[in-house]
Amino acid sequence: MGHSSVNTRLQSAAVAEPAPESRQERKERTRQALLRAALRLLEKRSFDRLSLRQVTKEVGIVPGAFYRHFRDMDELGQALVEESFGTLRGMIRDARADVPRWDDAIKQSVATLVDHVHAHQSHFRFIVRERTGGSAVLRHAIEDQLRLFTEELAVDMRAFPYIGDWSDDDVTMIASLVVSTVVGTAAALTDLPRDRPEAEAAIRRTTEHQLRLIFLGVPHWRSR
Amino acid sequence: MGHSSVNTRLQSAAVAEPAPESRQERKERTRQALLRAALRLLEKRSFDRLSLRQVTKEVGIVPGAFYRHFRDMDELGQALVEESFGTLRGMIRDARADVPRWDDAIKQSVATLVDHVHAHQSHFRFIVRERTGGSAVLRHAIEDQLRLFTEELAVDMRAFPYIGDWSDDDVTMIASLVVSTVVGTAAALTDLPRDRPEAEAAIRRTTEHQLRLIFLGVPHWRSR
DNA sequence: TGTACATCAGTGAACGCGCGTTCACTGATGTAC
DNA sequence: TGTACATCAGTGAACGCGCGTTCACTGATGTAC
Repeated sequence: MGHSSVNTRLQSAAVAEPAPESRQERKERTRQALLRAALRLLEKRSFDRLSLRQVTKEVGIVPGAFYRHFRDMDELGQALVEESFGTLRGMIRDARADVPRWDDAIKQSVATLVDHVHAHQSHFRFIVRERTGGSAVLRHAIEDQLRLFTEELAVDMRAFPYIGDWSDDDVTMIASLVVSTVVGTAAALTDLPRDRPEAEAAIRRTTEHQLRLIFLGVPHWRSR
Repeated sequence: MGHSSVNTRLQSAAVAEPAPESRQERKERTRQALLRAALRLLEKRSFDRLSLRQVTKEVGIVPGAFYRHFRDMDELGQALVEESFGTLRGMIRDARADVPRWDDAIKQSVATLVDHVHAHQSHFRFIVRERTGGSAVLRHAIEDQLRLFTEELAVDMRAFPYIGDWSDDDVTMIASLVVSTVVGTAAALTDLPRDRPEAEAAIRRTTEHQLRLIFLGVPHWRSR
């Protein structure tokens, strides 16, 4: 008995004309289920220890069916990298949407960061862990995305006081300093025991101060 | 035929009175061989993918013999954490040994860092990778050591101009900013393709600039 | 609208493999007398 | 110094298990006429 026959039975039993899903839509739904299952299991183990069989079992399909959706686990991992950086870019869009005053900009950006890490724990944890993880494919995919991300931040930072006149190298330098600080914060937040608000507040404050210290140096930077 | 009988034969064949190793010394030598083998294999895979059988095979003993030395792989991993942080502390000792002038202190510290990462690639890579790796035991062992290390650096930094007057929290804040910057540098260096001197020089320069920018802010920091 | 055929997501069984762990053993080293 | 016994690092075989991958299959969905 196939999965689809189950679905059909459920559909005919439903009252409210339950959407006549096409084969394509159904396939996409299983693909999404595989990605969700993987992300869920990654809360407990690293990608290295995550097996194809665990993922298919979590979804409720047979191991061989995996190959209808991905060539191997690395391909699934790459899909998760893309998805996770989509989330990260969403965060940047949110952060850009509301930047009112200058001194509070740091506080506000850090708040946005903390909120997003909370709302998308699994994506951030995945990036932080697999950035230095065992799969070279994922490591390099993440490193590439992080480099792109740093460059985008560099472009944004050109608009900041003083920095507009800096050399490209110097702007990239400060952008990557900010990125590595923020990645460190995300790492600390995602490894936090379930709900320790006071530890979280401490991390938030430290990050704010670190960014503030970095930007205090900006007016005094002399590019050589 | 046991390993020790092989050793004995080799010894009696040797000319120069080849050291009458005690049973205890021999055991210690095997333990060290296991650690060396693990570190060597960790250049190619993560600790998560490193199996007890691979390590014993690399050493040339039978899998079961592993248990004469470690309870499980995590215990071997913890020994590697201690060893790796021993290396790190050696680096700090070296760095402290020669700090002549102030402006060059950054350049010189970064040079010491780069040299040590080169000389002890496998230790640094191990720390960087397993800091966010799949084994919670190792992750927390490394996080603890890194926290200790940050506090030691904070004590050192009290001697720096201005910082002497800062609050404990603020000194820890800047120390951890320096540590996370330096960890980022170590990560970049250990993941570098074999011998790319120009990429390495770029990383070195960026790190120097980042630290310089951080310290530029120091005189203007107002603890609140 | 009805029929015959093609497509293909998911099934279920099988495979060989490397894994961690156990256990009775061997034989060199160490110790007591 | 010589002998009898204890220790214990390493052996070798066995175990059950989860793994990735393969393959012929089923039956619902899609398409051509």
